[in-house]
Amino acid sequence: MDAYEAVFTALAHPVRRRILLTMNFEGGSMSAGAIAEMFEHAWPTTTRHVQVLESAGLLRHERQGRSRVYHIERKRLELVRDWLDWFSKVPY
Amino acid sequence: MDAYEAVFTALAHPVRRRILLTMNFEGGSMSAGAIAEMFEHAWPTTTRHVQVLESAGLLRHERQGRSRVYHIERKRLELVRDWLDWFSKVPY
DNA sequence: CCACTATTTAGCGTGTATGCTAAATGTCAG
DNA sequence: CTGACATTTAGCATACACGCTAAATAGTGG
Repeated sequence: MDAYEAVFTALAHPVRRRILLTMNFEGGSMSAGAIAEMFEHAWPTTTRHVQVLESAGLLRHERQGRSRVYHIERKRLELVRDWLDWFSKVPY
Repeated sequence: MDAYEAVFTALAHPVRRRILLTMNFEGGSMSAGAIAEMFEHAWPTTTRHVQVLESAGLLRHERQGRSRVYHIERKRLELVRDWLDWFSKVPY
């Protein structure tokens, strides 16, 4: 699965977009628990969404004591912008 | 289904992204047949991909004789850029 | 070590996406 | 009007995404 594929697939689900937006708004980092609390979903459901984001390179995580802190990878989102740029360049 | 949902879902499939890129490269318009020829898929498969793009507002079509010509809606792609812009604005 | 907290992994059900083939629709050419 | 062309609609199979619950893992505090 190439990078575009992974990133666009990850962004396709509203829950995953909301995770990114909220994390960004919160400064770029949130614990797994804080992320899970945003939703009425069962925790494992959110865990999987987070994993999709992470394997797309849009998040990474770090252990802090007994909790896991996820960090947003803003650079990775640039991939989307790069893709969009093709449509601004007028073809010849 | 809101606009973001529709657009991001439409962009999630590689075939659909390729349709958009190729149409853009070709100047913004292509007949249904020309689009279908890009792929080894059966025509109806491509037809459905095109419909997903159209119902997301990323394409529109027009009849021209016995063929249908699809046009890319570049403006609609700006929605994605708008969404991405949230990540450039540093939160306070 | 035990109990508790934080979170993931495993495994299952269901609905939707995506591929196919066959049939229908619409348009033009003679 | 008829036949051929261009394309879609209908309907079916299969795979995967996404929800759930139950169990496992990892770290902390006493």
